[in-house]
Amino acid sequence: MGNENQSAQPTAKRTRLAPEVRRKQILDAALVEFSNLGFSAASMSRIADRAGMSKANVYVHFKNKDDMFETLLQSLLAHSDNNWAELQTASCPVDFVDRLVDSTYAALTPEALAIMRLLIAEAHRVPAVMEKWRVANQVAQRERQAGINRLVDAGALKGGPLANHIEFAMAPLVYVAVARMIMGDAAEPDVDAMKATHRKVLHLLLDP
Amino acid sequence: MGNENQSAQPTAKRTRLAPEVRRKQILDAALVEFSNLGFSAASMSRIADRAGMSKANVYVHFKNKDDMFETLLQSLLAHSDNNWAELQTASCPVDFVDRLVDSTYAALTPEALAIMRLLIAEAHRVPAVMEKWRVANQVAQRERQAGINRLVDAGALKGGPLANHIEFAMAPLVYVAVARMIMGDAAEPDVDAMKATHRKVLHLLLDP
Amino acid sequence: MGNENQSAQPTAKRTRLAPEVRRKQILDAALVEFSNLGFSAASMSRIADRAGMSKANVYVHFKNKDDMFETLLQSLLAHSDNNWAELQTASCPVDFVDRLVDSTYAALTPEALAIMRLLIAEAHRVPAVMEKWRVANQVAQRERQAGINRLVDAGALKGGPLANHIEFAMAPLVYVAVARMIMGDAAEPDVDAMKATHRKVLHLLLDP
Amino acid sequence: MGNENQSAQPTAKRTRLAPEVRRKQILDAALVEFSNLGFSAASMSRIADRAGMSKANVYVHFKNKDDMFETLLQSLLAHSDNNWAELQTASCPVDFVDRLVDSTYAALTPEALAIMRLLIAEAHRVPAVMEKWRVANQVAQRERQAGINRLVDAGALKGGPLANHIEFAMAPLVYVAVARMIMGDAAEPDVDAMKATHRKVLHLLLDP
DNA sequence: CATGAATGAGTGTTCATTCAT
DNA sequence: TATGAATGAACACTCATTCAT
Repeated sequence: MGNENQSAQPTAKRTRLAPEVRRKQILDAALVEFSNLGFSAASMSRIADRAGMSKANVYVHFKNKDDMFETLLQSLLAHSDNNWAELQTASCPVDFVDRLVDSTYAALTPEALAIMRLLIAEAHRVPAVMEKWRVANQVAQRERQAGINRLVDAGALKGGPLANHIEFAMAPLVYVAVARMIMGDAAEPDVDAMKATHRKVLHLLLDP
Repeated sequence: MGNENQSAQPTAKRTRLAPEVRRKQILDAALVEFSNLGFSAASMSRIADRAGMSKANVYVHFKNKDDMFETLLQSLLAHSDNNWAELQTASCPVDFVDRLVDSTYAALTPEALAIMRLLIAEAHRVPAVMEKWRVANQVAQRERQAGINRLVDAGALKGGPLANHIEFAMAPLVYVAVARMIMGDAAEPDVDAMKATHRKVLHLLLDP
Repeated sequence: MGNENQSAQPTAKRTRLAPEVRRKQILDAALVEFSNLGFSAASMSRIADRAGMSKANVYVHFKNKDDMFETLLQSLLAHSDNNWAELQTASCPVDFVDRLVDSTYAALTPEALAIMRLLIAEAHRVPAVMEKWRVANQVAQRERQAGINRLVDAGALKGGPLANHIEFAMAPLVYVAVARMIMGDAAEPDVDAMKATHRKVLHLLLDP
Repeated sequence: MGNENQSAQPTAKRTRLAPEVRRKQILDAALVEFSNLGFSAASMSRIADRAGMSKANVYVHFKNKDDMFETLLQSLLAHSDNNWAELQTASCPVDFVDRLVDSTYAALTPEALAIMRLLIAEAHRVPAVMEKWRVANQVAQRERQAGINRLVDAGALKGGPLANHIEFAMAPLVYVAVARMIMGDAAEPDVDAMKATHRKVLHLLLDP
């Protein structure tokens, strides 16, 4: 829609752009291709086509397919407290659980799921990236936990095993994500039931 | 000629076997190949080699790569109350939660994880298989839930949202599985913590 | 002429032939391609075309370009007491030198030169082949030397440094070969002069 | 971007130099590349890298790869009474043969051999250059021959077919060069034998 | 049932070269 | 003069699949 790529105008040959622009174009195309098809089935030709440039130019900006994939995952994971399992512990004390549940389940968009799928399928290709992400995640988790602890101390939440391990309290999100990845729309009834129970259990164990 | 095939048996050419035997050989080989490499990176040649027969003979028994993959997943999922999320609700009343936790976490072997990964990555290729499996799973879940209900009625377990939705109660298993798929061995500390909290919460909410 | 390769009949698809036949066809094509262009500039596609088969089929019969090249050189050198520096010490005692000179210079055909050039340019790619050939050549040289020694003992040739080292006596052949490789037809006057002097010197030092 | 260039100087961008300097830099790099890899396998990118400038700048100074190669050979052959078969007929009368033999065999350095190999493999690409060189060589040969003739007239050397055709007398050098090109170090025993016989024969036929 | 031979369509990657600045 | 960005054409090689036996 907004982008005029594909095969519209056969004119305008050899448009010269800044490397960051080209890299962005390529990574955008790569995201679509990789998350649709996985690493192996993705094709450098198709990525170049989608990015609206010659295959050879792709190789000017990325050393090879692996390099491109690594860069892509790197950048996806860098901007993703939101994309995957965003347990953003917002401020307000009342309705905390409801807001938590709603926002986290809303984050499971098709795009986020596609990226999670890619991660699961191909993480082994980019161990360095994953390790970096793991460490970053650990830090984020600690911060989230600290936020929860503060709420507990303030009497806004009840203490207990769930409050002590907020990552565990949100684990059903992963179940739901995987259910959708595997079952698609057919998972929705299951997902709704899960979400309802999740809300109920969190209220039960966290509401003061 | 130029390529060396068959590493194992240099003798025994053109052994004629029953179709079911051959199909079994092929599917065994296919399981290894697909779960190691995913659908696209898997190679029919390598599968044939591993199965100890010619590529052409593979095509006598399976129409094509997709057909083979579908058949494989079909058969994997048919024998898999065990393979994936086996929440076998054994009989004994005492220590129920401990047994449940230990047996389900023990089921997350590397092989089971490889198959789960395959499922997540490639389920979209075989929607018919997945639908069938979903229905079968629904039945199995109802049975498990009925088992739990009976235990609750018998006073062996406490009622409540978790007992009413045992699938939800086991959702953290999926989190653990995914963590291992993505992080490999680096996930173990997280996994241990998860398992411990899981046990604690189940005791808290299910022990009478 | 005799072979109907190239692009004559678009019919007759999938002709199935014995592997030795195909390998022969490929090596014939490869000889032309490699000796015309050298290893790097030679193209597998063109070799396949010239051999009248698909590129993929070439790879059924040879593992890769290097394998093909090695096989080609191997087979060329195996049948080449004639091709390169054939110092066949024929039987007759009279006119020995004249026959020797004429036959060896006649062996420097354009084809033989093309192969020599290939050898010089690309020998480093196939050290194993070259070592094998070196050993075989050593044996052949000893036999030739023994033949000469017998002639000397029989009084048919005069002894001396040349008779003791017949390889050296024929070294000017290599000069002539290289001159032709570098200068082409323009080398002919030089070649004629060389040949004449060569004959003169051999008569001078070998005739009894 | 994706590719790392320039291993040496990370600084000093866009240094502007006189054309002759740049051409020299390029030809130096080209000599290494071409004599290591031959014409086809040589890469303009690598030459540019080695010359410490951009690929595009190479094309400012040379029309294309062929042009560059032609220029390179031109310049190599221009300064090469030394490089290839330098039969420098030094002045002193005594030990003439020994000096001749030693100096000419010493000239067969690995570098000289690499250039000879290049010449043999790729001479056909630059017929004009070769023709020019041939003519120049003819002149040089005549001069060498005249020098020999003077020595003969002075009684410092014996007359005869070898003295009349000094080019022929040095032909075994080419044999030795080719042997080394093909066999590498394994040629050394052969080379030593050749050199010894060569010396012996020259003494025999030239010493007065 | 079983196979070796064969292929068209594709893969990722590199090349010599040109354009815009 | 000098360069980074860009490209069409080619590269060696592999793939899933089919045919002839």
